Amino acid sequence: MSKSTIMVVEDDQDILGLLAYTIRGAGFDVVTAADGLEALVQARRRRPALLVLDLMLPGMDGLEVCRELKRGVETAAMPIIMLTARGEEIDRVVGLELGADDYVVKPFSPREILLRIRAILRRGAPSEKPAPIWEEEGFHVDLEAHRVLINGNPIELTATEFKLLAELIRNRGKVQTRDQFLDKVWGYQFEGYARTVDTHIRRLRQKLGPFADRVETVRGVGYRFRE
Amino acid sequence: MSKSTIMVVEDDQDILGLLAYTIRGAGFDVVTAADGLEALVQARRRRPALLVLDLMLPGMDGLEVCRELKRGVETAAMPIIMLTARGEEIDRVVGLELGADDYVVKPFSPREILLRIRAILRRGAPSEKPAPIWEEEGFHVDLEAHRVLINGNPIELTATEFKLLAELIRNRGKVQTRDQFLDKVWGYQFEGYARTVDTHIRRLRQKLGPFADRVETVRGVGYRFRE
DNA sequence: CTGATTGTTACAAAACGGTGACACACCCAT
DNA sequence: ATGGGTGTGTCACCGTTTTGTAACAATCAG
Repeated sequence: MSKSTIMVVEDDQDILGLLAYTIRGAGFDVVTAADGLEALVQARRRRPALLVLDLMLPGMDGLEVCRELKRGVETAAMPIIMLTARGEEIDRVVGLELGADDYVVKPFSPREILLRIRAILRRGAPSEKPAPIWEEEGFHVDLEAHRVLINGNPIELTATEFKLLAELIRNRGKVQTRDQFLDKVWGYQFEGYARTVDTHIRRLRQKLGPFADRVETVRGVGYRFRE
Repeated sequence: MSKSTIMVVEDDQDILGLLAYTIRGAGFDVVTAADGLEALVQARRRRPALLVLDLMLPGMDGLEVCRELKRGVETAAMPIIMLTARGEEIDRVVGLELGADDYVVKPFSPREILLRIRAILRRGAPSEKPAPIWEEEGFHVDLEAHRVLINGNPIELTATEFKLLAELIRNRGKVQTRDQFLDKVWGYQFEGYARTVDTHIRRLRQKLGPFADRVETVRGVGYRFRE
């Protein structure tokens, strides 16, 4: 399992340093930003697994950052922990309305932040959709159970193959490039050749047997799941 | 469809406010209570569609409230989501299983609570409540009685093993990651190695003897209880 | 036909999970 | 207090599976 990246946004250098040190010490990669605009740019580019976001920021404040991120498709699911000072109850609540996953009131202990980060990451991004399943005559995919049935018989997919299939089905009908697959299935920190995807596509097709043709090649572009 | 009423019982004002706001924001009516006795009175009078109940409460604690409600004919079917923090508390909820429909470990994210509320309300018929018991030829698990029988003979499980088995059975069919098990069985404050789960799975399998294969390994992901 | 793109195969390295051993903290009876 | 028994978390080791890559074959488009 590769390291998760946590992004910390805080204008107070002391607190920022403390947070970065603590979180890094717990084995995460840390990216920092000191104001809202930088936070937005970095968050979109680096795709951190989680954001620790101060409410009070120079320029664009935490709420706006939160709102902007929730608006973007790619960043909407990014969990956010808000840092608030006491007495900002209204602000805090509004922040949560905008999709923050949790909040911590200052002054906080580094340990507390870590616990929340871990708790949220463990659960993974709660999916808004109930148990996404692909179901057609003789071909059954259950993402929650992590199971694939073909003509009633379970077939064994490795973790990567399953993630790849899930990604294909989630975007059924749409072509995705190899790089997109690398990003979503392997993670954005993966440094390898794009042709790796080809190999896994092949293995997947092989195991899908009669349904191999659902995974279509779009020459010059990438792959697509046929609806 | 008229708004459902959700009742939130929690003595910490911050958390209560947060919950109330979040749930209200999702389009439910919210009633709150800060201690066990008030909770009982309000629950009987207002008949909420669902109860979010903290385990630790001043005076009468969450379990007692739960027990009382289950006793009353009018309130017995009321779904309850328990909030727990520490490992020992998880013990009590899982062990006694006094009719709570689900439980969430603190710290939780507002989004998570909402998902569970929706999930339970969607189930509608209380008959679809997850059965507290696993029963098959020669293999009998009674979560309430905290007892496991194999071919009629009781087998001795330690507290951790039982909680682990309970968690597996509660989510039978679904894969859960090691981290998720740590969260639900050990509690969020546990700071240890994820492979600890492996060891307990092994001990559990050992004791399950002929039914060891009910606990399936999903390589690269986690574990799953076979239906 | 030809260059580019994709499919196929083989293989070594890495990742993963099972297992036994062990240290430690408890608890309880001595 | 002492000592054995029990439950628990961690570690190191090992066989197996998985995975990324390279090299080669097949296919496609122009």
